[in-house]
Amino acid sequence: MPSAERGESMKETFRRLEAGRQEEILKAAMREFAENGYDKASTNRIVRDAGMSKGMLYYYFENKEDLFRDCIGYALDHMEQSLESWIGTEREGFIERMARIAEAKRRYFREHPEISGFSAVILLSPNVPPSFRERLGTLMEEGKRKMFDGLDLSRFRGDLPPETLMRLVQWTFDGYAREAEEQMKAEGVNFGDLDRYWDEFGVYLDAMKTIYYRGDGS
Amino acid sequence: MPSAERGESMKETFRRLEAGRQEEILKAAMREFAENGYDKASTNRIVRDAGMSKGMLYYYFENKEDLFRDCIGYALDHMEQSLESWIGTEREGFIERMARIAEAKRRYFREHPEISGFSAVILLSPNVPPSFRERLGTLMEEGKRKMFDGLDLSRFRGDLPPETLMRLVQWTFDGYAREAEEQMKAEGVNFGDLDRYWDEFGVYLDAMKTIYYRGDGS
DNA sequence: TGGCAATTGACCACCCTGGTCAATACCAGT
DNA sequence: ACTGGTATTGACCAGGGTGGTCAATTGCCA
Repeated sequence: MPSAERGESMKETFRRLEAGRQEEILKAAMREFAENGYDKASTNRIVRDAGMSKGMLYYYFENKEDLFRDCIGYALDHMEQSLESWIGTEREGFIERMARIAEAKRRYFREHPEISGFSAVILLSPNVPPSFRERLGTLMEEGKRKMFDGLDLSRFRGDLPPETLMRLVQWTFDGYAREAEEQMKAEGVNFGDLDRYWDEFGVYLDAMKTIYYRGDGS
Repeated sequence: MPSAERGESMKETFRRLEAGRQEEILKAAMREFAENGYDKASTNRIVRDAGMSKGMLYYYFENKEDLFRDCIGYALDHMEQSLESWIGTEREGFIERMARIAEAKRRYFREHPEISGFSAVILLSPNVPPSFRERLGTLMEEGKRKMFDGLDLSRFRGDLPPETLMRLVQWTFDGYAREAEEQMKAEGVNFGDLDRYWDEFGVYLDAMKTIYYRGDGS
């Protein structure tokens, strides 16, 4: 695999920095980009949030766009690396698979909120180099493949095509995630509530199994 | 009902304007507010989009916040008025009810995209007068009431509580709407595609009825 | 013609933008 | 103690956008 070395394209001045400090800076930038998009993101706010002077930013990066590109590279590296450990592609029903993915997403969001928020911006922004677009494309394909690989479709009720049922299940999970997200945004952003919210979902998980799977062991 | 007269609080100069022109101006403003939020919305862009000079804006409105408030008032008036004609509360199953609501939402979104987009901003913005917040609150309560009034819950399968099933159905619809929205945003914003997307949903509607309703006429 | 309403856009002070740079502070090697 | 390179600062720049003002003009009707 000819994957690029981590931080290959960054300026030496930035690479010389302690890894932890690098992350802090990139996180501050990703937060700003996620909140305001590329154009409206302010380098001044970034330096303030990262606790450094204006000069340092342009000592570490050529310009705003260079910083943006480094953020994308960092986010992609991290997501690619994480995807592998996400889902062991075990033989299981689709609902169980979706539940495991939802849990993995939740954990990733809590542990890496900056990357989670920033990843949405990458797609929308016009100034993303094609190479990054490609990497993101394959990343998403890989994700979808892992989502459907090695599923036990025989658990589904037999009177409707599994493809139809899977889309319905997926929409249900998405709709639930959307509601949880809104709830979290409306009240404080305490991550503990997210967990409680997820716990409550157990009831609905069971209901879905009753509804979508066959009742007997045939 | 001591509901306020339409346009009661607006400046006379603006009220003297032809109704159609009033709408054009408010729509331009709502578009800008929806896209950028209150703070980052630009009065310059609004006047350009509305095809008028800077001076006129401040001839019609006291200041930016006044304009914002008038937008909210207009949007609330319109939504309150529309809600009544939305759903005739007929005796029907929950899935049919949700399908009708989704269709009504879709039509409203196509015919009044500015209000649809702007309504989301109202909740988030800090400078919304409490009276408006209250009106929005009752509006949403009314909406929820109409959503569940006069339902025929006996169509649901009997082995799970209807409340559980209803939430699952709601999430499914939300998830689907979310996917359609994203699809529309990713490609061009041609509203025709939205309709085609909805037509395809017929298959899934039938599937949901098979899954959530009782099979026989018992 | 006068008088009032409608309309314009140049103009204001202010703030923020991305980016620069001369001036330092730091520190290892000699 | 001196040197030389690296790290770091923040004042500063021109440019552009901000919400808002206002003297001047136009249009219209009595």
